[in-house]
Amino acid sequence: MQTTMNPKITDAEWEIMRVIWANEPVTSRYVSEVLSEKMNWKPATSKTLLGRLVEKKFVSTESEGNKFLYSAQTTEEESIHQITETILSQVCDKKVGVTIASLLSQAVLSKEDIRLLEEVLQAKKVEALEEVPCTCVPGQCECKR
Amino acid sequence: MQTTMNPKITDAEWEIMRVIWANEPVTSRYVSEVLSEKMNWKPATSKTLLGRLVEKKFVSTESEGNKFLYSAQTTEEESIHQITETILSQVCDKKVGVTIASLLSQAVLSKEDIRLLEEVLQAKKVEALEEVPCTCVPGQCECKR
DNA sequence: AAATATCGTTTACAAGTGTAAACTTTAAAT
DNA sequence: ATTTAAAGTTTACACTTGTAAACGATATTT
Repeated sequence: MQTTMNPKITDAEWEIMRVIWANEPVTSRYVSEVLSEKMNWKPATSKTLLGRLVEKKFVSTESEGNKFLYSAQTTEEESIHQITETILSQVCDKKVGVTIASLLSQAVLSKEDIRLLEEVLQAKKVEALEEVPCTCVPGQCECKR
Repeated sequence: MQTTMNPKITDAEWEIMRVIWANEPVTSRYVSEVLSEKMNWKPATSKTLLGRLVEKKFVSTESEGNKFLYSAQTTEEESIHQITETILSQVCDKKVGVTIASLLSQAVLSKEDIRLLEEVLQAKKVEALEEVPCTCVPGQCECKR
């Protein structure tokens, strides 16, 4: 809306970012090749998206001679954190637990993943509350009733 | 794009859905009141959004005399499932574990939540793989290298 | 040097979103 | 019965997103 809005990585842009994250720094040609395969995008599409990502400052360029090399200005972790944060902000704080539980059940995990998760969970235990307070506006969850 | 595209609940629409889920069935007036508070929306905005949700079949109406009562056609759980699924599809399968771990660390949880999570995790253990196979297109993750 | 391929930039354009005013019909208040 | 208020519907409008062609500047090939 305003001038000072923090932009988001859109779905299509996310496809581009993944190629960058995995191969940084990359040429537009490489990005283009990977995604013409997966997404059936014409080179022009990858170019547009790359351009937008540069505008949004999620990607930077360094000119290598006459061409460009593209690099990410955010890590994949940070970006994933962004989206997960968005999700968590969309449900009542009280429901965050079950939400993660549902996410968990739908995931395919390795033994190593489980180990990691158990560890994190163990750490969480220390700071676990008796009850998570609801911070919803009245009318947007069942808590206040 | 086409006629047979499954629509998504947008951010603004999500605000509406939460009010519906929490108070089903509701009048547009009630929705409007809740969100004029939280979002500073004019009644017209809530009306438009409600209309779009009905179009998209996420909300149904039953006329109560002359006015309408709005009800959800999807549960909150299903809808949350949708978004989480989207997230998981945006990272390499191998990274789903760490992604959830990160989500977990950023959450505020209750002891009861932890208990539930531990339980789910325990169940997951049974079907845990030695290694999660990567299904990414070459070029979109670091696995193939 | 001329022809051609390539890269980045500009322009395009329909559909989706956020936000809301205007209008129409119907109900409630006087 | 009129006036007024409220609910739903239509129209609006700028910005974003997905998808790409057209164009201009280089670089590469012949």
